[in-house]
Amino acid sequence: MESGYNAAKIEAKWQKQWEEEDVNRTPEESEKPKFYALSMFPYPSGNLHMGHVRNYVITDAIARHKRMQGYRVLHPMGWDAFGLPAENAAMERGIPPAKWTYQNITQMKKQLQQLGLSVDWSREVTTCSPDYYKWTQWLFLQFFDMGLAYQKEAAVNWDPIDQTVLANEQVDKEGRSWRSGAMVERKLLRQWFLKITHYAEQLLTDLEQLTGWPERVKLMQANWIGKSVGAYLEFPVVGMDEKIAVFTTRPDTVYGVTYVVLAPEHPLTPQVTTTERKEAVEAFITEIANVSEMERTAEDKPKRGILTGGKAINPFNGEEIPILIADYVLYEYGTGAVMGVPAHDTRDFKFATENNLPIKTVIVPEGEREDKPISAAYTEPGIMVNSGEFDGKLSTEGKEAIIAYAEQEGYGKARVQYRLRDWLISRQRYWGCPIPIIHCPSCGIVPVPEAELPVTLPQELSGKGVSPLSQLQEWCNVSCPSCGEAAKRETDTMDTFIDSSWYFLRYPDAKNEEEAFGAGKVNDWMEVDQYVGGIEHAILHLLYSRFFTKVLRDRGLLNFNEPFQRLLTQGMVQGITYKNPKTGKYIPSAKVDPKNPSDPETGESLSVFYEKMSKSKYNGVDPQEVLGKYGADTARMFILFKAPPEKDLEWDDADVEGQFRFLNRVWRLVTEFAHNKQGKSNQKEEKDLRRSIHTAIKDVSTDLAPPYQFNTAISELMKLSNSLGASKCKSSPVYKEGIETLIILLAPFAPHISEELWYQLEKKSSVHEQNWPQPDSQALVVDEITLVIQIMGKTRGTIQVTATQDKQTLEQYARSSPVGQKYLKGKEVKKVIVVPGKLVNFVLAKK
RNA sequence: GGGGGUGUGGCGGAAUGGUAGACGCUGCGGACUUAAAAUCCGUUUCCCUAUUAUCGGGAGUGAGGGUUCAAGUCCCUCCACCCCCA
Repeated sequence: MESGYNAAKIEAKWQKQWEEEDVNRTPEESEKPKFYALSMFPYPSGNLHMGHVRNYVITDAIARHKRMQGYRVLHPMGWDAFGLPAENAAMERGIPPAKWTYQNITQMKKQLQQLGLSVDWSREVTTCSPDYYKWTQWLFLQFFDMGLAYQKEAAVNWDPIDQTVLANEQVDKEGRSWRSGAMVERKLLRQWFLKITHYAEQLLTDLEQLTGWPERVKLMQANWIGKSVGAYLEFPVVGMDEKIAVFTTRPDTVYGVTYVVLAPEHPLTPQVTTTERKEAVEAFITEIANVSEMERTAEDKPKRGILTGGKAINPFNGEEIPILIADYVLYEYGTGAVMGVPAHDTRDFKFATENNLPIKTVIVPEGEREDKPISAAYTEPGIMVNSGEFDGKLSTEGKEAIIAYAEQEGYGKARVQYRLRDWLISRQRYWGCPIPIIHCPSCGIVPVPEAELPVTLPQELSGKGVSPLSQLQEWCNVSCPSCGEAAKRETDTMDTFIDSSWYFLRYPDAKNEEEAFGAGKVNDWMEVDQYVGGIEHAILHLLYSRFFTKVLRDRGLLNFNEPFQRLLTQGMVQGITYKNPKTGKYIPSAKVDPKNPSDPETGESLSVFYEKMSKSKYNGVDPQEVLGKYGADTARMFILFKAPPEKDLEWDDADVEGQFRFLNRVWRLVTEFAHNKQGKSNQKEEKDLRRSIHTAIKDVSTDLAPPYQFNTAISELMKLSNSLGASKCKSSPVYKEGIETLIILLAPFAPHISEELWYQLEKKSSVHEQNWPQPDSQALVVDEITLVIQIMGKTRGTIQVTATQDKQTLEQYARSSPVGQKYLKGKEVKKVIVVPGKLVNFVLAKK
C-alpha cells in the first residue's frame, strides 16, 4: 500500500478523521491536572502570515506534548475581530465591516486548520460577535459601577487619517500613529477613560510574581509604569492667594530653584500672566495648542518657553522667582508644573541656558568648591551648599530632611508618582464594541440596564468619518432607562484592546449565555500556563490584561492575581531581502539570482539581508505555498528547528528542503521496518541503540519543558533517526522500540506523518493518545567512557575505559597510556585532578 | 544619556566550568544511473608539517586583562550591533 511520503494526502486524511472523531475537544474530567496553552489570537486580516504560523505551531507542540504527558489541555483559538481595517475596507469596497470580517475569518480558519493544530474549535471566540461583546459591555459596566470608568474632557491624540483618537501607547516616539503613520494632532474632546492608574502600584509590584516571564518584558512594563518617589511642593504666587504645586524627585535641590514652569494649559496661566505679557503668552499658547505631546517633549527638539511676568516665592528661602510657561511641561502629567533647577537637571540646564535664566549651584561633589562655574548640570549626589540650614549635608540624606521640613512647615509632603496615565478607551469609530451608556438631559450618564445588553451595532455602516454612529439618528435616539425622557446613546466605541483584555477568560466557558464566564470554570482553568505571542505586545496588551484581571478579582469574579503564568515571546520571521543601495528600492526575490544579486533593471549589485517579512519589502513567504509544496509537517518542523523560539528566524528554502528530507528519511525507516525486518542480533549493538533511544527520550523531554528548545529537540530526533538508520540489528525488539519511540517523540512536532506511520505499524489507537515515554535510567548507563587526558589543562589525548572506576585507577590508566607516557616522562607531577567519568588533568611543576 | 540583550565555522545554530563547533544547511569529492533527479557514503574552523596521523603540532568562541588544574561559560575594561526608555 505504501509508496513514498505523500504529505498532501496523509495530512488531508488525518485532518478529516480527527475532525470527525472530534479528538481536539477539551476534556472536562477533573482528575487530570490542567494545562492552559494559549496563543495570542489573530486579527482576521484574511491572510495567514508566517508570524502567525510560528506562534501557533509553538503553542501546538507544547499542547500536544502536555496531552501525551497526561494533562487535560485547553488549547483554544479565536479572533480579535474589531478594528479599523474592516471599516476602511468597507468604505473602499462598499462591503459591511461585519461581512468583510467574517469572510476573512472563514478564510483564515481554513488556513489555520491546514496546519494540523490541535485546537478545540468548539470554543472559538470572536470579539465582534454580539454574544461576545455583550460581555465586553457588561464588563465595562462593572468598571463603571466600581468608579473605574469615567469621562473627562481631555487633550487627546487625534489621528487625522484614521479620524480617531489614539491612546498614548498607540503613538510612537516620533508622534506618529502606530496604525496610519500620520502625525498625531492634539484635540480637546470628552472621552472615556479606565482608571488603570489606580492599579499602578499592584501592576508594578506583582511583576515579581511573574517568574515565567522574560525579564525584559517585565522591565519594559516597569519602565512604562514609571514609578518615581519624591516630593510634592507648593510655591506661593506673589500677590495672590494661589500656589503652584510641583512634583520633584530631587527635593534636595530645592534651594537651587531659579524659576517655575507651568504647562500652557494650566488654569493658573492666565491668572499669573501680567497685562504687558498677555499678548505674547496668548500667542504662545495658540502656537503650542496644535503641537503633539510627543513633539513637545522630544529630547532632540529645543524647549521653548516664555515669561508670564508673574512671580512665585520659593518657600524655603523666600526668594522671588519668575513664572514661565513652556512647551515641554504637560498639563495632563503630574501637577502640570515643574520647578526649574538648572544647576542639577540636564533638561533644566539646557532650558535655562537657552532662555538666559539664572543658574544656582546647591550641590557640589565632595571636596570641591561651590563657586566654581559649571558647564553642565551636576546630577550626581554630593554635598549641599547655599541651602540654609541644610548646608553640609549629603544630598542623599537631604532629600528626606527637606521633605520632613516641608511637611512641618506646611508647604509640601512626600509623594509617589507614576508615569502611567489613565487608559483612554473612546474611539470615534463604527467597528468596535459600543459603550453601553445613555446620556440623558436630566439624569446625566446612565448605564444601559443589564437586561438590555448587548447594545448591538447597526447592521450597515451608513455614516462616514468622525463618529459614524452619531450620524445614525434612529440608533442614537432612545429613551432614558431611568426617567424615560428622550435621551441619546453614547456613540463612541471601545478601544479594541479592551476586547483582547479578557478573551482568555472566555475560553474556559466560551458558550455561556448567562455570564461572561462561570467562576468555577474560569478559576479551574486559569491562570494560562503558557502564553505565546509577539514581543510587540510586551506593554499594551499584556499590561491591560493584567489590569483587567486585577479589577475582576476585586469585583469578586475571579480568584487569581495574574492572567499569564508563563510568557514566551517568539521572535520575528524574517525573509531574505534585496535592496538596491543606490535607489533604495526593494527587489522581489523572485527576480534576483541569489548567487549574483543584481538589480534586474540597472544591473547594480544589491545589498542582501534578512528583515521582517512584509509586502512592501517583497520578502514575504506565503504559508499557503509552503504547505502546498511540502505540507504542514515540514513547515512545522522547519519553523521549530531553524531557531530557538525567542530568536528571530531567517526563512531559508534550503533548510525547509532539509526538514522535508528528514521526514522522508523517517518515512522510509518506518515503512522499511514495517515490511522487512532483517538483521542479526548483537548484544553490544543493541545496548548502544537502546542508549540512543533513551537518551533521545530524556533530551527531547528536557527540551519540551521551559525554556522551550524545540530546535535541539528536533536535532535529538535526527540523532535517533541516524542511529536507527545505521543500526545493524533491525530484527531486534530494541530496534522496534526505537522505531516506535521515534514516532512518539515526533508526534508533537509533526502530527500527521507520525499518526500515519503509527497506524502503519498496525497500531490500534492514535499516536497522540500514547503516553509520553520515560527514559529508562538503566538504559542510559554507559559502560565505557572516553577519558580525556589533559596536561596542564590542555587536552593531549583520550583513552577508552570502563565507566565505573575510582579516581586512583583512572589516574593509573592515564599515567600508563601512551599519551601519559609521552608527556609525563621525566616530569614532576605536582598535582592530579581526576573528574570521574570525564578527565584526568596532570599539573606539572614548572622548570 | 539610562537600562537590557547579543557577539561561536561559509550560514542557522549546539555546548551542568571539563575533548568547542552537536544537529542541520551550503560547498567539495565519490557511489548508484545511459543520463538526471532522488538516495547513499566521505569531507567541510584556520594554519604548519607530508613516502605519518579516526592518539602529529599550533592557533581559535568580538578585543584586552583577570580568577581557576581547566573559561565560549565566572569577574573587570573596551568595541560593535539590536531592543526598550528618555
